[in-house]
Amino acid sequence: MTRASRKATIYDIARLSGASASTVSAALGESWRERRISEATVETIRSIAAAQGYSANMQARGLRKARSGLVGMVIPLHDNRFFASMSQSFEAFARERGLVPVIASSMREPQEERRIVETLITYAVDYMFIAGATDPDAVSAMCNAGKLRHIFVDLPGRGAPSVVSDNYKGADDLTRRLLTDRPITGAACRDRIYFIGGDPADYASARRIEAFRDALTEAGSPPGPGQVIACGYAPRSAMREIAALCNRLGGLPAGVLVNSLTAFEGVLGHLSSLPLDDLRSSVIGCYDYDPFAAYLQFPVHMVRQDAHGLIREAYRIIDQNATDPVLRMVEPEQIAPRTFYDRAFSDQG
Amino acid sequence: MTRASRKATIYDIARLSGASASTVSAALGESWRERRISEATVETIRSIAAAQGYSANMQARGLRKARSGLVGMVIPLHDNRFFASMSQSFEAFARERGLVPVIASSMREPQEERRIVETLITYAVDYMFIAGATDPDAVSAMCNAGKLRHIFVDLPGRGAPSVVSDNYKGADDLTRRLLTDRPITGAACRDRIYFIGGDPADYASARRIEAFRDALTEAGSPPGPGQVIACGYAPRSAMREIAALCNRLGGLPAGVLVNSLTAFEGVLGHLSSLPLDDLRSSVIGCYDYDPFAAYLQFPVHMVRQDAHGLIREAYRIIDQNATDPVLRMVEPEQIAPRTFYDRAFSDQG
DNA sequence: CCTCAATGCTGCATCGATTGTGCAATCTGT
DNA sequence: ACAGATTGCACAATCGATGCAGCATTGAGG
Repeated sequence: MTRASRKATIYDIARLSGASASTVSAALGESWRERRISEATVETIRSIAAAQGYSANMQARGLRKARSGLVGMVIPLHDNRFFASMSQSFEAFARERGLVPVIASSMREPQEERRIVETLITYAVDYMFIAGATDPDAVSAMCNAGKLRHIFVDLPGRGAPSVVSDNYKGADDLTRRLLTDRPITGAACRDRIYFIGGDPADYASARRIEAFRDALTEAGSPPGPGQVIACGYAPRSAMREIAALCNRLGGLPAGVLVNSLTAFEGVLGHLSSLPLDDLRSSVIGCYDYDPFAAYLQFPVHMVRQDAHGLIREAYRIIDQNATDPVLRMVEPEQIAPRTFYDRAFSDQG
Repeated sequence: MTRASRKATIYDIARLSGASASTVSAALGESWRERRISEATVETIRSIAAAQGYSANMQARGLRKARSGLVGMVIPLHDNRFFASMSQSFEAFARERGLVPVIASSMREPQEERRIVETLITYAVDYMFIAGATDPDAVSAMCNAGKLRHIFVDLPGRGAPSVVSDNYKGADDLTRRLLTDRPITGAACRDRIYFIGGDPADYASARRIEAFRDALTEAGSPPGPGQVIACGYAPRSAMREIAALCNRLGGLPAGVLVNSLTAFEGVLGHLSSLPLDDLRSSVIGCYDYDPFAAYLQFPVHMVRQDAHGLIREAYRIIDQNATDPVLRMVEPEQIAPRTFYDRAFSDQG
């Protein structure tokens, strides 16, 4: 920098190199060839820019080009294995494309969701990934009003392309595995498998509940009232509900399908207070995978969603510049109890 | 929007309201009082703006005001409980202040680290949080060159304020708990406690190793060569190392202190292949907490770092506009085996 | 009636980069 | 040697918001 007070601009470089600002701009960018700037000039300008520690002002560039180089993503929360994996992949693919990822968490609150989308629109984000919206159509409407291209991930939207995990298949397979592991022996409540956790208003949960009901029905024992306990995602409420259930039934049911890792944290909080023998007579499944949850004192059947695959497909769609509301499914993976899943993508920590 | 083609600007609002662009700008912002715009005019302009769905262009505003309203944070990776918690808190505090958080992961690569800092400087980020840099001084230098105020979190930097977890105390307490749980009985290798995982070049790991050595020395059995196995954070390498160790010793050592959750994933991958009785004769500790890891088939002593506290303190320091390289310590918390930690801050999933 | 101050607003330059247009200078072909 | 093409660059407008300086208008005081 010539003056230590401010960052160097193209005008500084222009003055130092004797060229004009437009020549500097072209020389530092990609357009110098088509603007017929000689290679010698480009070299000179670039070396001066490097010496001055020049770096472009993205605000100015963005203002002029009406693009920001930012990609936004809304997720429910960071502190969750599945969404954290999505963030990691989202960022990796963004960088591959020279974009800067901006990830915001809505805490599943519709109000936050709207604020985030509005905010990102004011920053002229080039593209928006919506993973976990309580009201996809409203979000689509806002994005359209702001001329913001967007894509839904992990839940379908009517107004834009969507890439979702095959929740029905995942839950269907998981339920069947639980049934196989411990076939339903009688009609008593204790002999049944319970579904716990999640929010029926949430797309993913709804699909899983649907699959759960269908699988049980097909197995000859359609779920009774109270057999699906969608008590949200908070560990605390899951713990309360499983305790109440055990109390009601006079013990653990034949099986439990827990709908999320956070709910499972709560369920575990209760289960760990029970004698181990009780646990061994029950079969436990959890939608979503955690390497530690795979090695508890009792076996746990898990489902690993392909966060990386979801994001990969989403980027593939936007690379094709598609805007039709297509729906792309990505298969989750069943993980047998006591299985060490070696994470291929992000293996640091 | 008057024309559906573009977003409304202050000029559109000016035209529609009959006022000038500068009046519109003042009316929509905070400065209308000191610029003596009448309340009636403000009301008119605001209602028109609302009707047009106007929202400010942050690129233009940022260009003019030389501020962006963005706060950046570099973390090693998203897909990690500790850093994900930091992200969550970082975002919450940012929003409280009306700032937009931009979180980037470096994958612990110095090169990525630099790229990220440079990129965020070009976006005129107002403040930068550095959590996990391989070379803090280099980052400080870059930030200073770009006139970017910054703060170090989870590792100290010489060039700016720092807020770090008390890794020495955390590891000291953990080591003592392991020693108490299973006092060292002899001088044989099998009777020793091993430290596994992490990178000695990493500040946090170095402090923990230091505490581990000191605690053992004070207990009368200074660690021998090969008793500290800093094999990085990858599950795979930790798995390989623990297997090699067990092979070398002819069985599990008296105790293992694992230096991170990801390393613990790998260790667990091996331990789970051993007979349970072997495990029960050993004592296991892990730096960092995971609710599922707390309920494995064998007891695990854990340490929970206060990610929320770290971020809170960091924001407190920048709120005071401090730039001296002060060092603030935040205490981690010891978690006894089989303990259900009810996360107070982020309880969704 | 005239001065001075307060009120309410407008004009214009500015932030830094991009891009369409224009204009010398050099080169090519005849 | 001269029209026409090509090369290499400069000028100026532009993106949207901000804020300084200034200009009418109204009211108060002498």
